[in-house]
Amino acid sequence: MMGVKSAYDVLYERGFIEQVTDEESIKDLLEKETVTCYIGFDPTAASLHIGSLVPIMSLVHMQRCGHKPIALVGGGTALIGDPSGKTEMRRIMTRDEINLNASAIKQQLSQYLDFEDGKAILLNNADWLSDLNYLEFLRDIGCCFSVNRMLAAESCKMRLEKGLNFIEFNYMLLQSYDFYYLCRHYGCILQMGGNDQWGNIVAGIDLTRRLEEKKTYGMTFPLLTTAQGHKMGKTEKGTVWLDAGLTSPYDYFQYWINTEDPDVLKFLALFTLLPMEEVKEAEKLKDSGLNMAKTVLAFEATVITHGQEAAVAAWGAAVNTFGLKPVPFDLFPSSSIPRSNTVIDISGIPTVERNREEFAAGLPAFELFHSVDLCATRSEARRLIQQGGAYVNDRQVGAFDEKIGLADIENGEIRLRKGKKQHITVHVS
RNA sequence: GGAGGGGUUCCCGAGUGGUCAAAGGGAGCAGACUGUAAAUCUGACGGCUCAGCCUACGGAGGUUCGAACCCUCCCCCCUCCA
Repeated sequence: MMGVKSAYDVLYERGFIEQVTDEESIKDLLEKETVTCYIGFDPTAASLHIGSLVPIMSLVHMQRCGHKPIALVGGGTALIGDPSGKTEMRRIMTRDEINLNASAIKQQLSQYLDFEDGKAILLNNADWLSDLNYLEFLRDIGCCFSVNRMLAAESCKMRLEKGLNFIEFNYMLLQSYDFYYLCRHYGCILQMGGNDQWGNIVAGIDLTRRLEEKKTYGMTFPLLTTAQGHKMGKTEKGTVWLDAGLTSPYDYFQYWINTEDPDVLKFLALFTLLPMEEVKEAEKLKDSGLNMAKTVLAFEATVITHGQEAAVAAWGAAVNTFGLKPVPFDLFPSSSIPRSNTVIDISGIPTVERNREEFAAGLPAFELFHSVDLCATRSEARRLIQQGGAYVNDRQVGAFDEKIGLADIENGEIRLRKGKKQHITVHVS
């Protein structure tokens, strides 16, 4: 029996930690005290996406280890826009847009964190930033910042080449102020974030020390890219959102199961809650055997975001269309993935509803593929069919205008496929 | 405010009066090979009522038989100077 792991150990062994400001002290604190920590989330969209999952999971681990996470929705800072790590300024958003997004994101975060009884806190920095008085802010806060140092910051450099305007340049002060505010009012002493936030975090620590004479800490996470060098959470279809309405659980599952080989272990550690001992076991898998680890990764990740039921449905759909091998009981024993393929729920396959009349006269295949959203345009559908990538009930479509009619309906449905991976079932009633 | 440089299809980036839906690369799509991986190779890659037509080269006008390319005005970005 090994000793109880501290939050630091957990985060460290799972690959969350890129940099920390004072390793020894942080380790110590996380072992001995209940630490209040915070991470900011930008409400620049109505949903968070996979890119925010590392921070979210870090808070989950903090909470599981008995610490108190603050999830801060940046309703105020989003009005400004963080220049860190970006090559150009982003669109200035309206207050209404941001408020709308902020409340959606609040909702979403409760999926991962337990906000009951103050075990975690959800805040919006618009609540205190909106009321700041410019002159006072400049005098009290602005004086603590050295422009020389800000310009030297790595996060600034990229923008210095392309241009950086004053509004964005101010972002660091606001984020620093957040940290100070949270420290003062909520006893928050640790700020975490992606590694591109290092500059902002360190600035916040400095500010808090000056204003509160309190020592605070910072921790950053690696900025993940896939082994291919792609940003996490971006695919052909665009961003992989955490919202089921934006990215279906099935697509979410598919995103994870398509993980590249070299990323599997890393992702299991970061994006599932499986014990590390089990994750390490997966090292022994190789070649196609890795696919089982990918299945478990996809399943567990989907459970965390969409719940067990949706995960089972997505898994069932995958089993049905790709013939997954069952995962043996001794592999990832902690996983709740179904271990047998005998009873599968295939409700996870994306479907669309259609009326029988539409098929009475026969519908040209390219129109069907387009109307069902498998192809963005009719031209694309023609191209797809002409290149032999379109299938109706597993039969390759020969001509782009081949008529799909009543004869193609099997058990009340028509199965459409684009290439190898994209399936849609048309329910005809 | 002054001087200069620039805005091209999803992105980067060539083109500088017709043969330009616009080179090249990347991304994404399909095919082959595979393990729903990677790498590699092949093909297509603005839209449509698809051998034709329509829309596109920051915006609005103009010159011309004809403009992404020339002229005018406007907008935006960058650099240097103030």
